[in-house]
Amino acid sequence: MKYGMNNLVLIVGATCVGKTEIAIRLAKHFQSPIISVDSRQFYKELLIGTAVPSATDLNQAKHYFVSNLSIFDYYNASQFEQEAIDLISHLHKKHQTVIACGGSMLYIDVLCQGMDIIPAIDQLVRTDIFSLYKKEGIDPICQQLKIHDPVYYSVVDLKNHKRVIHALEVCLTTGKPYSMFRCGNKKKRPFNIIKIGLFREPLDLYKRINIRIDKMIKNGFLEEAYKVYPYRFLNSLNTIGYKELFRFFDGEYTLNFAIEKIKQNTRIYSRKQMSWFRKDKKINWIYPSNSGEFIISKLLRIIP
RNA sequence: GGUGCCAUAGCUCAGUUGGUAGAGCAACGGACUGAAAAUCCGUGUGUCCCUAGUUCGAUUCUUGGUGGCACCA
Repeated sequence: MKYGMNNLVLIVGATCVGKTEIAIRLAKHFQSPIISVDSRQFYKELLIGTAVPSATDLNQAKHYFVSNLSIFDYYNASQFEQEAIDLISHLHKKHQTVIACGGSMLYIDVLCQGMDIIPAIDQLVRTDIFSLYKKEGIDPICQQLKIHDPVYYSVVDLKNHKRVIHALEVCLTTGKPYSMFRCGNKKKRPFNIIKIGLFREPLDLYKRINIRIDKMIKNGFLEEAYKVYPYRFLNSLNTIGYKELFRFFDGEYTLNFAIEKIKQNTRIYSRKQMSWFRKDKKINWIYPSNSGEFIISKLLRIIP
C-alpha cells in the first residue's frame, strides 16, 4: 500500500451476514461516512423489505445511496459507478478512509473496476425489441443479433433474454456491434481498495435469515408491500420479499407459504452472492461470529 | 374382523409387456459488463416397504407379512 493514499474499505458478504453492524463500527472508528452498495436500498419506498439500517444506525454515520431514489426511477450500474466515484473523490478530500458496504455483486465490481462505456439506449428501440420478444419469443432477437454482432452472438448465453435483448438494443441504437463496446477494461481507481468479506456457515446464516424475515413481517412489511402493489410491474419491485407478497395479495399464495418462499428465495440469493464473491481473490474473509471489538482490531491490522 | 386400492429420490408422483428407474418441486453447484434482490445454465445410487417363491435374472409376477387409505360389517 502506498503511503498517504486514500482508502476505500469495502464490506461485502451474503445478505443477513451482519455487514451493517461492522460497517458502522468501522465508520465510527474512522469518523467516516458509509456508501451503501445495495441496489434495492436505493428506493425510498422500500425500507422494511430491503432491510435498510434502522434510524438509530443511520444516525451513527453519514450514509449515502440509501433511499435516494424512487421505485419509478430508472437506474443502472453505470449510473451508480459515476455517482459513487464522484462522491468518493469528494469525500476523500476530508476523509482518508471511506467505508462502503453492501451485497449487490455487480455494483460492487463496478465500484472497484468500472464498466465499459456504452451509449444510452434509444427508448423506441427498447420498446420495439421488447414487444417483438413478447410476441415471438427470443428466437427472432437471436437471429437479428447474429446478423448485427456475430462475435457476441457466439459467446452470449442465447437463452438469457436479458443479455440478448440488451446486446441487440445497443447494436440498433448505435449502428455498431455491441462487442465493439464490450472490451472489459478494468479501471484503476485513484485510491486503495480494501475488500473485507464477512462469512458465516450456511446453517448459521439461514437461521439469521429466518429471524430477520419474521421480524420484517412483524414490523409491517405487509403494509409496505401493499402500498406499492399497484406498481408491481416496475423493475424495482421485481425484488425478493415484495414479489412473493404480491402473489399473496393476488390470492395465489397463503401468507405462510409466501413467507416460506421469501425465506427460501433469500437463501438462494445468499448462495448466488457467495458464488460470485468466492471468485474474488482480493477479498479478506473474516468470521463475524466473534465479538465486535475483536473483529475491529483484526480489521485495523488489514487496513493501512 | 372382511374386501378393495396403494407403498419408487427430501416431497408429489410417473415407469419398467421381467434385463436394477425418471419427471416436477425442493436441495446443491455455476455463469454474470448499462433491468443484477434481476436473468440464465448445470447436477438424480434411490435398500423401487419386508419376506419367501417362480425365473438365467424380480422394483415389476405369485405367497405371506408390515404400514397407509377407502368401503362393508
